[in-house]
Amino acid sequence: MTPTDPAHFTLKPQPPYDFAANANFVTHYKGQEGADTFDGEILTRVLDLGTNVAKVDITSNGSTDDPALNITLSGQPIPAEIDTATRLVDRVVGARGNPQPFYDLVAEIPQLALLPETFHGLHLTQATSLFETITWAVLGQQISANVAASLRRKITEAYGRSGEIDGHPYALFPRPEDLASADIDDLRALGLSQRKAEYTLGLRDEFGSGRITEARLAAMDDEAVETELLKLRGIGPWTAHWLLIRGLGREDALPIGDVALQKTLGELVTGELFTPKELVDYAEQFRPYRSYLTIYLFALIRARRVGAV
DNA sequence: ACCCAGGCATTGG
DNA sequence: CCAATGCATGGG
Repeated sequence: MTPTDPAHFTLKPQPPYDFAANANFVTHYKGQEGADTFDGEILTRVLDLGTNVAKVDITSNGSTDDPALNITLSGQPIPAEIDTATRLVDRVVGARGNPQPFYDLVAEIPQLALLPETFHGLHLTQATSLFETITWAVLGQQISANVAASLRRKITEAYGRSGEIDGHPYALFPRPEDLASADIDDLRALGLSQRKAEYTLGLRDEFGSGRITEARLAAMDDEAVETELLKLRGIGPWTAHWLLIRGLGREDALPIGDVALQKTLGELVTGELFTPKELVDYAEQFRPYRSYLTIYLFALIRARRVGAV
């Protein structure tokens, strides 16, 4: 291997954009979640570039109204992979999109004013892999976020690739092929239920065989994507909508049936837990930007969980 | 010892 | 067609 030769570049997100708001969201206000770590200044993450992996360090070099990000890539990316890295970083930090139309809708609703105030400049940050996002969502169904994180950590340790770049240890969530040898009992031994083990292996086969690809889903409208995903065992409305937001960056999805959203939005608006129907009905006024409502509520939930708000 | 968590498929009326 | 039920584990 040649000595590490970092590549540097700049990224200009769409304003209004606040780097810390986005970095805190992806790390759940804990400084670390999954592959991402954020120390308050540098967001660090290891990316799967296809042939190689590379570490990326991201810092802010701008303001909310004129945002700029400094990107430093290290590891052994070949030139052709720099483009891939750029595209992935763009997704991870939520460079595209614009929350302003959502702010304009919220401006009419005093009970929700704290959302744009507290998280001003938060965008729709995307995961780098659809398989990871959908598997993570299945693991997280019904159970608390902490339990889901624990399951995710175990499956990463057991099956993901790991290593070190510039002294920085990393562990990547497994790709479908990394799970090739896994069977139901292996996954149950990690703490998954029988059902979740079955769903996970089913998704491994669907994504691993190429029957489902990001390119195919990306070409469909929201409704077609949902229809396609609902055919998969283990995928219901909640998971399909979460994948629309986190996996595909769509702006108008709402994870129906999410008890945390029902509780948090209900408490803000009426002081009481919303039913699933009340959540859906109330969210109507935010079309076609319901993903922002979802994300800003999750930001509040995550920040409150660690006492940051 | 409970009960609930950022759901879902299956079953029984 | 709607309501009820089991699921795994970690934190209240």
